Amino acid sequence: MPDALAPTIRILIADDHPVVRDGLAAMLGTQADFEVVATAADGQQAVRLAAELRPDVVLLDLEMPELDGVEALTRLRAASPAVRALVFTAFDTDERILSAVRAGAQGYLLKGSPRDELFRAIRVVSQGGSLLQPVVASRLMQRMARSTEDDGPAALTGRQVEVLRLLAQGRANKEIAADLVISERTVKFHVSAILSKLGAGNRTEAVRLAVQRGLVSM
Amino acid sequence: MPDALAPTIRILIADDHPVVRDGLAAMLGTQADFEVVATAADGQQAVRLAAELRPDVVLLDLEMPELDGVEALTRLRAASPAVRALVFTAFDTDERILSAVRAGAQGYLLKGSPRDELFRAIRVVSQGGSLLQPVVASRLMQRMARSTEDDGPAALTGRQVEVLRLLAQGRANKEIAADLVISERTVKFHVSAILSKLGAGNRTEAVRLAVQRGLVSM
DNA sequence: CTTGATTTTCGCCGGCAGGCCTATGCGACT
DNA sequence: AGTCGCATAGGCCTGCCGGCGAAAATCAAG
Repeated sequence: MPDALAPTIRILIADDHPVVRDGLAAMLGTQADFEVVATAADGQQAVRLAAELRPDVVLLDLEMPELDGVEALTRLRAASPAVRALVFTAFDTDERILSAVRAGAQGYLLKGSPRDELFRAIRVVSQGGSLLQPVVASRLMQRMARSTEDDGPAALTGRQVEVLRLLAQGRANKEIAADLVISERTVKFHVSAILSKLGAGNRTEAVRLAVQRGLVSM
Repeated sequence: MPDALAPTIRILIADDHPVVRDGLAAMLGTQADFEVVATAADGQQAVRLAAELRPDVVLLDLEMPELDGVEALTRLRAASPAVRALVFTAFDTDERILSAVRAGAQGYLLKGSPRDELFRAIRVVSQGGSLLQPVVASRLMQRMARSTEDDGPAALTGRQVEVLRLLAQGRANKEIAADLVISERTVKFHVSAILSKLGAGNRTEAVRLAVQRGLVSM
């Protein structure tokens, strides 16, 4: 590849696994037009290094210590708008993909993607394009299709999310009421609303759906 | 290192992520006494290649398609007893560690371990030693301490695990009864046993605990 | 200030969940 | 043969869950 057209793509790698960092560095090193300028082990490092080195593309894992991937992505793009982000993660829940794209990711690749796909994605993204894996794209489509406008079906209110979290802990209505300092009857109301919005038949199913959709974690 | 004492350690890598495979290969390639003889993308390949190539050490991820890591490990050690297995995974739930060790793993390392630790582990394991990460070891200790003899507190029977899986789906007793073709009353019996063994106060908490301990997944 | 959405609360009530006691086949181990 | 663990199942009973209808308080927007 001629230098004039492709003056090497400068890449920053952010992943908390040393193996993945080194693996990506080694893998990307085989491509003449790629140059790994730095690696970060957590979100804070990633944001700092991106602002400092101004890479063309940031390869970003979503699961990172210190600073969550989505949060890191938000700050990174705020501080360095020119930098293009390619999320590279093992997770494929709807909500995670959606939040990553909302936070300004140009691409979303799953770990486990073949070499070539990764290389292609980096080149596409560096040139200003955006790329989602077929699997990822279809999930996103489903999501979009389900929402007429913007919020979607699972637009839980703040209070409902609070209740949902305690629900996921396996707490009883009475306990939740005590925790939130509200009446048990109110808790029941919120639980009903949650069941309805998530399309669940009971609290346990609601927790399952919520976890699957990335609304809460365990 | 003298050849007589260390005639290169022959290594087989099994991981479904291309990045991790290449990363490990590249990383291990920097060490003079290591030789990566092959890489496998799933459990079946791993078992086959191990039997064929007789490596000294198998680096094994637990999350793999086609054949689960633990299952692969069991078959691998049955077919090739001389091969020593080093589990290298992102998961750190008690049950997974325990089942891996039970299946015959000589070592258990978490992805995210620094280079040197991985190198050291491979050398130790290849020489017949066994090695657990401090984090992993302490978890295992807790587990052992909790069990007077061998089975532990959460020794669920086969039927109970079946019920637990459906429980985790959010199914009602009546539905579970229909699924398993038994009476609702019997389902209640199993659920009670599960609650008691897991130390849960209700089914939702049981699911949470089960997921946390790696007994079931979502 | 009025309108409308959200959050909070109440009572009533049918149904499911889960504890307790008991009992019967079945296979494994002694 | 006896024993032990497991799966199955019944009845009884308390309490929690979740749906239905109604309404007051809060707050952002018109």
